[in-house]
Amino acid sequence: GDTNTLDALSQEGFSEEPVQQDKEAAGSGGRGTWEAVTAGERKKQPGRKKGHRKVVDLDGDDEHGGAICERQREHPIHFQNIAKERGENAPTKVTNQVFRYAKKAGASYINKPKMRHYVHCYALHCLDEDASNALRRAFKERGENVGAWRQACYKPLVAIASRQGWDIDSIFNAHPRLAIWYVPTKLRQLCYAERNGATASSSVSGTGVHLPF
Amino acid sequence: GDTNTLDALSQEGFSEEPVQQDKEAAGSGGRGTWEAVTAGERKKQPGRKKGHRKVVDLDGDDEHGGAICERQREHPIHFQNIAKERGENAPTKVTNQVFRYAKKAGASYINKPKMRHYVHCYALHCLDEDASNALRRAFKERGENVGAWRQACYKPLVAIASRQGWDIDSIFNAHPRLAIWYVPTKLRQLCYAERNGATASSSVSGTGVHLPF
DNA sequence: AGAAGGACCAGTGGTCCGTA
DNA sequence: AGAAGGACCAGTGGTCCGTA
Repeated sequence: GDTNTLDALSQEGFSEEPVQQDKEAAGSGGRGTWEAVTAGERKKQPGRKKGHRKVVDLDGDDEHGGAICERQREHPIHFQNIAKERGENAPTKVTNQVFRYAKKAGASYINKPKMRHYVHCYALHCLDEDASNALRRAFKERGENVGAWRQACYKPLVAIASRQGWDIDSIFNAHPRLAIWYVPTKLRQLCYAERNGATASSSVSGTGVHLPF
Repeated sequence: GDTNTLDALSQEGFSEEPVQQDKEAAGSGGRGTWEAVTAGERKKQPGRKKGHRKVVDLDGDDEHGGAICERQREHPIHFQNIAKERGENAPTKVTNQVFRYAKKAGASYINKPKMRHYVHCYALHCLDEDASNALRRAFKERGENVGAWRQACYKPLVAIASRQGWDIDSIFNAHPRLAIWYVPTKLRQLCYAERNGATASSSVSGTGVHLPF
């Protein structure tokens, strides 16, 4: 059961080029979807330090279709099955329990604060892959840093929400891979502010230079 | 907003013959569904102490169709709307937040441990009203106490679950009034034990005298 | 600049158990 | 016998912030 759970987690993009023992622990040879969004196809960096695995950067190109491994799964979290078979309440989201389980099973590259930091970037990739790629490319070409790109991912998500009645929870839950993630607090707040007509462009914009006048 | 929430709560059967100030606070003149199950139509008891409001007893008859007030509501918890309008995560269940809110709004007869104690009795009423009434009548006629009846409510619920693939969560969530309640731990465990072929009749039975041999 | 993640915190679900 | 409910507890979601 362990490998399947970790497989599911890595599918969701927890890892980017895991070192070999992690790969084996995770039972996955493919690149996760998340990774594909946020990091793209990495250039070979032979001299790279082993212990320092970046999850995210802008430094890649956008062609990675063949590299994405999206194996079919019955459920987004294999954990659900384990819990259900035990007669316990089955989690529908990535909970503390899931993180703890992943860690215990040897997926040392997984941790909660790190993943939460990029959930909205992953959401954009799931909901509009083209927009996600275009945004990353644009920021890269402008020489922006990762933080600016990360910040900019909110805006198109808010636009998507506005087209779908502002129900960001339903939007997340309707997507099979996104449904397991909690809606980030900041994204929820931005949707609320924008719906209520706030001139929130400065807080949503990627660069922070678009003042509301 | 306050009155609607409490209205919804009292509809779900939190109160049985609330004293007048509670009634006003709750904004409800009707009897809740829950109450209808567990207490039936109460006999008049003029000398009854005011401060001592029983939520449950077996001492009533089963004819109460006209007395049940099941007003239509868009959502099981009005709280959901409040939260959603504020851009917050909307609770789908009766959470601590809901209990706190109810208390603050003056529904002093509501508290978490008390309600949790009888959730499964309410569930039986929602899922099979006839069976619920029959069970209560039978226990009353045999002169059983409330505890024995309460215990006996598990068995028919487990039987319902067995007919529906043992998915007690789905059974709860599919019922509009039951969906707001967490599945009680003990009910979940009993379903699990029964599904796995345990001779669990002694723990499920109402009287505790049916030993497994 | 910003990745990685230990660690803390307020508030949760769950229910025990002393009271009346 | 058993109702009512204060109060506690382990584990949650959330994220800050010291480290490298």
